Amino acid sequence: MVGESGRARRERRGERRREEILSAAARVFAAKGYHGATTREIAEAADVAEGTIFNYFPTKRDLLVALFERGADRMLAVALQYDDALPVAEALTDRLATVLGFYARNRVYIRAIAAEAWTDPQLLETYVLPRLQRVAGALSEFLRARISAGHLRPFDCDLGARLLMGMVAALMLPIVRGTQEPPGVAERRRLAASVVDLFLRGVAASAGG
Amino acid sequence: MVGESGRARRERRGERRREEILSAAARVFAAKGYHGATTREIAEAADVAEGTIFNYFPTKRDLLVALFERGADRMLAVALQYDDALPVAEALTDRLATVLGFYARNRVYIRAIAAEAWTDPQLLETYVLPRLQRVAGALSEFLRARISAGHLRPFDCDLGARLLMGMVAALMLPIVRGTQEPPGVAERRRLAASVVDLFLRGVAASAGG
Amino acid sequence: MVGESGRARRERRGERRREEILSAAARVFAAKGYHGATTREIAEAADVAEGTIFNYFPTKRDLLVALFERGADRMLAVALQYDDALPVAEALTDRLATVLGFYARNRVYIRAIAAEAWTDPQLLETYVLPRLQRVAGALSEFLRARISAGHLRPFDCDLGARLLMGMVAALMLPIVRGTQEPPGVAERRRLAASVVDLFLRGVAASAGG
Amino acid sequence: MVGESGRARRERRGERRREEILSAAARVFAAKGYHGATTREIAEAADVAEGTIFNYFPTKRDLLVALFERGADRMLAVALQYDDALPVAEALTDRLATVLGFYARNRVYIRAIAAEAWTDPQLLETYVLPRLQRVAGALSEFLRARISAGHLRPFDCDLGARLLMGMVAALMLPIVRGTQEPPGVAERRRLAASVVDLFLRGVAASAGG
DNA sequence: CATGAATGAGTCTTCATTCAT
DNA sequence: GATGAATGAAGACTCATTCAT
Repeated sequence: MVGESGRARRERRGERRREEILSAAARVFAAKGYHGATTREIAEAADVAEGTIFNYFPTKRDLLVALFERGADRMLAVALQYDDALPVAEALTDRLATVLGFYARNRVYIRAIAAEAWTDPQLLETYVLPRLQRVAGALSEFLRARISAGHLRPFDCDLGARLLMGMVAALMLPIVRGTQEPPGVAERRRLAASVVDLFLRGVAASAGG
Repeated sequence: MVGESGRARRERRGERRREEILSAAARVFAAKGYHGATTREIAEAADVAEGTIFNYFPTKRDLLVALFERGADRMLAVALQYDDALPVAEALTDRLATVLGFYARNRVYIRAIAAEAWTDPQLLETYVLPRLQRVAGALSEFLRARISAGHLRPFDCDLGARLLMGMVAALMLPIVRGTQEPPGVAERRRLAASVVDLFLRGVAASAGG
Repeated sequence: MVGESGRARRERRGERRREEILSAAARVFAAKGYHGATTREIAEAADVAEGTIFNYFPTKRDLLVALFERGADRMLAVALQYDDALPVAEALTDRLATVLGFYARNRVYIRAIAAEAWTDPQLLETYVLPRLQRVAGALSEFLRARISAGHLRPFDCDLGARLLMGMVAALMLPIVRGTQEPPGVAERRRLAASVVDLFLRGVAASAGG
Repeated sequence: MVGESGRARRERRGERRREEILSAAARVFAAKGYHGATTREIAEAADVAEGTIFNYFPTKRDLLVALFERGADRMLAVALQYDDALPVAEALTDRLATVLGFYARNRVYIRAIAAEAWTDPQLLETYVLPRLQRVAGALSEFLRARISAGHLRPFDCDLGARLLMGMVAALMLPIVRGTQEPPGVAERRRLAASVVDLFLRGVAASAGG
């Protein structure tokens, strides 16, 4: 029964080490930006020697890439599924509240990678744009289905999806940026509901605008 | 009696040179990010010697700061004035179309500074946040006034302003980022109108959700 | 059980490396002056990479400061103790010969730092003046005691101390500067004796002027 | 009678300009050292444009050389002539007091060039050493003559001359360095007399030491 | 001759990456 | 695998010097 011991245990320890380093990198990147962060600082934050980082990630940039990889698909899992059984308002509110929760929990990661995604076309095209398009596509699809079902009036669904995503982003910006405390679950639901309400009813006075 | 002899001419040339360098910096920052850009590249882009840059800007960072300063107040001029004489829809559409135009024309500058505004708290707090707050405040004020006038139903105007700004940002993001061509004036007006329409009427079917 | 495993050995090597760099710096400073010396030259003289210097000294100036620190207290140890049991002439000769020896052995260091001490008020005030004052004070004290004991006629001891130090400096200047070979131990003793003889007896003919 | 006007006046004006620049350079070198001084600072201190300096001195270093040249021979004029008609004590005191006066008046120049003379072998060998040797030689000669005349007991005159010069240097160091106020004429005479007194009589108690 | 903007070689310093232990 | 000292390429910035005006 020496069984898993040797190799497996070592592998798990290695995996844990890798995670520690990556999460240390996220914290340091979030605080100082990718360029402002030094591998020495990351090593200190991860409580390992500087050289150890390079046993797990060939270059500093690979830390960034790994953060993108890790984050990208987590987001998809959260942002794609709409519940077709629920009324529009609730289905949307549900999804938005969940997305807000994702942002809130991962705000450090997101802060860490956002500036680089902006600057680095390679990262943008490989990791960010495809995901955003899938998220937008799913949302657009949902809206289209609800129009067909008569739950929504006809409108440009692609544009609508983009605008909804913009609204969510606007809400999360200060939280991700760190200038505002992350909202609790109830607050998130309330925010999501407000957005959905506005999106559905508009703000015009009863009889038009 | 040569007219504006020496001094004045030289000063104007200096001013022009300063502008050339600054605009070269904007282009290089936009392309490679602040950290990715070297002073040598900027000098090449401006077609001057590396040292010349430092005759006009004490440090590389001052190039960035100058870009922020130049951009910040231009934006305010554009985003603050709402026409109280027009109907809500038109007043908003007007403003939004103008803002979209500003983004489109200044997309290179904005691309250049955005990543650093995200990363650098000093720049964020000095240049970006105050302006965003004033823009949001003016919009919020406008909405509040229109509620009082009975043109809009009562709702949380601060939130509404934020969401509107988020929608505009969502529209401009790909253009500023350079992944999409800037829209012409007609297209901008159409986009603005769509946003305003959605904002005012909502997307719900008939008169409910 | 390899004894003083890893850590200790590495620390000692680091200490040695530090010394190598510092002594290389002293040689280059002595040859070209602080400003004339480049970190590249120092690195070459120490046979390390340029960056290695900065693992041991945060800035080039810290090399200079370290040289001052190292030299300053060594000098005090040598210049302060007078033997009260000996006759004046011998006590003084002893001390002077020892000081000459110190200068001769440390001439490279002294040459390295002298110009900067002259130029840099911070270094002068922190390292040089306090030590010179202590040396002068001790010498002055010694003279005063010997006057009380009747071994010397009454005179201004502070002035006398200063003049004695000037004489010693005058002797060592060409040696420190490198335009003259350093004297051996016998020669140093002879020089010291000559200075003391002149200082005690004067040069006037017979018993007057 | 347009006489001297043209060329001569211009030449005199040029000469004056040259002097202004040189004296500005001396002040700035004295304050910051040769390397610490920039041509821009010198230009400001001389109230001319930076380029103007180079109309008078081909390189920055030539400013330094000019300072050496100007100073060197002035010193010789002062330090060489001994009055053979006076008693030893008075002849020496006279000379020393005059030299002290020279140091005091020219302390800024001397401070400016001292560090560089120390560092730069070329300057040292061309300007400083030859002059020092001539000064020492003259002093030595004077002493030798007075020994022959029976005014002084026989001793090593070269050594004696060097020691005397060391004593004078020791007195002037703090004044040249700027840490002590320059002495007035009376004080200088008193100091010179003290030095000479000590040099002639020594400090031993009446009957030996 | 005076001016001062332009020049670019030369410096110190940083930091990702390597590798001997 | 872990360590951290060594490496050296690369970058921001300085400043003596030039030269068009």
